[in-house]
Amino acid sequence: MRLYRTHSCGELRSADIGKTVTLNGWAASCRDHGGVTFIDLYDRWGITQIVFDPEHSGEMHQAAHAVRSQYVLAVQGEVRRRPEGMENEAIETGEIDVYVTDFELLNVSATPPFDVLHAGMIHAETRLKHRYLELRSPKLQHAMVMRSRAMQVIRKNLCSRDFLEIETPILGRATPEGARDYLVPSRVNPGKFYALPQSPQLYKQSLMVSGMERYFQIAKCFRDEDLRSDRQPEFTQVDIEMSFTGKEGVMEVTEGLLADLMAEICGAAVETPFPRISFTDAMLKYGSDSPDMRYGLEISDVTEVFRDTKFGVFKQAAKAGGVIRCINLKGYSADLSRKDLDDLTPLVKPYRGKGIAWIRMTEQGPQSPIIKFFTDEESDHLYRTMDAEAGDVIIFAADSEKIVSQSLGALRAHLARKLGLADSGRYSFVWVTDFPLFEADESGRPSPMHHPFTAPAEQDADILESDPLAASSDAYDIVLNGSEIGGGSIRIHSAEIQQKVFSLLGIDEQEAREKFGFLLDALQYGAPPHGGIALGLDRIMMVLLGTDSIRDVIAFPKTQKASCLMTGAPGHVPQEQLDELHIESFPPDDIE
RNA sequence: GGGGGUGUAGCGAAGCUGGUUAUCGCGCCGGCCUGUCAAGCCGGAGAUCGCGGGUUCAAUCCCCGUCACUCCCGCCA
Repeated sequence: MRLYRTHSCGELRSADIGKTVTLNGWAASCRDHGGVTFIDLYDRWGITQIVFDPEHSGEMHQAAHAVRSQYVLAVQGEVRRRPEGMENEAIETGEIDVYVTDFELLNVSATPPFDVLHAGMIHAETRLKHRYLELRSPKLQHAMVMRSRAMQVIRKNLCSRDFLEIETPILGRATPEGARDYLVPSRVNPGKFYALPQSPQLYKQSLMVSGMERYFQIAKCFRDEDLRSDRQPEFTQVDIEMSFTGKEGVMEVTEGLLADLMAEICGAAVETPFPRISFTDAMLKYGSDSPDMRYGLEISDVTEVFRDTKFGVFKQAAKAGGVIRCINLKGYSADLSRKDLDDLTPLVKPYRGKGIAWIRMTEQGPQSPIIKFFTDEESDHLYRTMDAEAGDVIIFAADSEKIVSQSLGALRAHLARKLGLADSGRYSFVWVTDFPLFEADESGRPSPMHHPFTAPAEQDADILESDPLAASSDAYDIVLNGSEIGGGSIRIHSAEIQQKVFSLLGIDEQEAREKFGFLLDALQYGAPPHGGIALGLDRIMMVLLGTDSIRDVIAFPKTQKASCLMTGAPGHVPQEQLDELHIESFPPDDIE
């Protein structure tokens, strides 16, 4: 290589006219007019039109004929003002072009499998196989730039508050609770395995015992669970832990960090403190533990209105201990056709909802397939409760509380999308608080809602043993535009209480000793009160970049089957490698 | 583990109540062209219709299975 860049492809303006510059980059489109040839040269910073003129560029012009899309070029030339009327407003450098005087073909390119600059609508399979090319696209380059900036802001913000960035091991120990672990066999310890961390939880608590006081880490975490559009098997958490603080302290730090992030990354001013809602209220009013607060459409419980109704569906639900809830779409009657309403039914099926009912309020009175089953008193009571008037549509679900809640939560989100209620330029944070400490698993036994190190709320310390399922915790989730972007809690710092919680969870003393002995020990050596939070960096970036797929914010994401189409991971390994690790492998085909 | 969607040339799509040369656009290759800007004009190549099996005189199309990608439920302390 002879010609090294003096400028990027994104920075030349009319002020640079007359300068001799050198650009490096990739050829986008090549427009060969036989005489003059135009090539759009781009790099990470932008795109500049370079011109090969037979008179100006001499034999360089011949070489330009051979240039194809994605060839790698270095060009030297003169910055010239474009002829009158030939400016291109679509690009930032559109006032000028570079007249080539020297040229170096740095590399050729095979014909790309897709248009790199417009890689939007290509099947994921093709894009992921050639991820190195897709990453050349403006969309992903932008995502990587923003992600990098976000990480800088996070580091700067937390370091300025005296947090220490401390790395914790990737090779750890399998834990009995939580998600499935990714395991790593130990060569020098035959038959034993490390586990990749689901989060650095136990390390960061240990660091608090160590007196680090304020810790953070931008940590890779691993969970071997099925993927979703917002879930990858390996993902990144902004992991934070603080000593001598309570819920308020952690929330304050988090709010400061997120507000800073919003200001620096998208120039949005976010007000702090963030609003809060209890878990119970969130489930009741929004049918979700991660409510999108950018719009209303609150859910109302009308079970009591129909306690003695003759309408079969409602009657059954109420009788079976379920609930009847509804949403009033105030003034949206005209925006929802009969078909739109009918199309809502399939949306509740995944949650085992049997269907929905609706009432359309019109000037001529209510219209609905179910209204004939209501008494006048029920109708009146309902309309009063729901403040229903002409132009409204009320949508009902009746079933068990869980089904109704999930169904209406999903409908609420769907309708908001359909009616365009969620302002994409708004960043609406909300804390979800007052979680139960435990939830009952299938067999009715307590299982941690958050994780087994979460402290019970102070006022519930005494009911911990008598009525564990009624105890609430000092846990909190942070939600941004309906996306759960983080969660944390105040931790148990007493060995005695930690032991008690383990036993409530059915982890006997011996197992607790074996798996968490170090934690129980550490808690005995002057563990300070402490708590923290983990923020999902990938999800934050999704919201900031307005994308629906977590793959758009990760350089090398996995497919839904957790494989990497570019590298072929996971792959087979030679038998010798397995032998060395004392591993026998039984793929399904070999199982009798 | 379950349910939905997709798979046709390098890419994006059409075709299909089953009919013999599978269509279009982009890209690619060749030619022409001195101001285009995801240039234009002319010509050309390129497809085991994801894979396997079945039904049929005949399958891209119907049936069964399977693989890949994707969305959702379960799962994700």
